[in-house]
Amino acid sequence: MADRSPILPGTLDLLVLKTLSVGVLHGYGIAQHIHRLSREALSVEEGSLYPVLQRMETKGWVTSEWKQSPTNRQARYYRITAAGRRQLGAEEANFHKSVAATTRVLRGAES
Amino acid sequence: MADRSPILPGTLDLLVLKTLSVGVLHGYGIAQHIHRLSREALSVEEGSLYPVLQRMETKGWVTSEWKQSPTNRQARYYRITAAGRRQLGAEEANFHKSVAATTRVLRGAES
DNA sequence: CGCTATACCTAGCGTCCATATGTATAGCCC
DNA sequence: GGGCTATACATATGGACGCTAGGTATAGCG
Repeated sequence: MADRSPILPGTLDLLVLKTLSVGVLHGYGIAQHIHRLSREALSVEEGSLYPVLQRMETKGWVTSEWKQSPTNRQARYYRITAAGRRQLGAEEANFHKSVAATTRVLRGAES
Repeated sequence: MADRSPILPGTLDLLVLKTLSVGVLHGYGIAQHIHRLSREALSVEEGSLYPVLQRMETKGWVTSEWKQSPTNRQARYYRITAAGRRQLGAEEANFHKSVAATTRVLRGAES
């Protein structure tokens, strides 16, 4: 039953950091951004997103601040840090490298 | 160690099935094939490989048979089944779709 | 006043892969 | 014949990760 395609395991940090590299957003907005940019292919579940945002704050990759949202509700806005940008760069490079390697196997280079 | 880059989580089944779609191989040979085709970028650990082969046999995606290897040792050779090929097709399509979606987010289509 | 969309949070669970370890044999070199 | 490496299989343990399922709360709308 696993064939609804959620995000690729291991790429959630990457997607979130990339989203925050564009601007300051709250959690709900991050999920929407990823959903929209992926043309509805990727859905970030809230039960995955909020814990990951907390982990990233603990690691110093993002900072957060409560603010009023455009819809007049309190929301926690996240901002990426310098360390977060370094992490983003490393994860992005690694992702492309791993995808390329996997693709080589799938193409069956030899034969 | 020089190429310390694990496989993308969730792609191990896919890599193994793809490898077996080319021919009958034993576990050790599967790991070597993936390592070589990926140009040493991907290393399949034995502690990951053997359990996954057992799981795939339980699911009916592969069958196995003890045989003599070219080096005169007993080895368990794996053969992909029709169900395994269907699974391979589904996982391969899903992988490409997910990578494309993730790449769209990373390219940051909007500003 | 109920409904929907927005917004955040946590507990619990299953899946997945790596680490570490153990077993065993073939072939080679000295 | 003793040691070494490569080949070959197996499991136990543990951590990381993301999803399911639930809960809380408010703004805006009809």
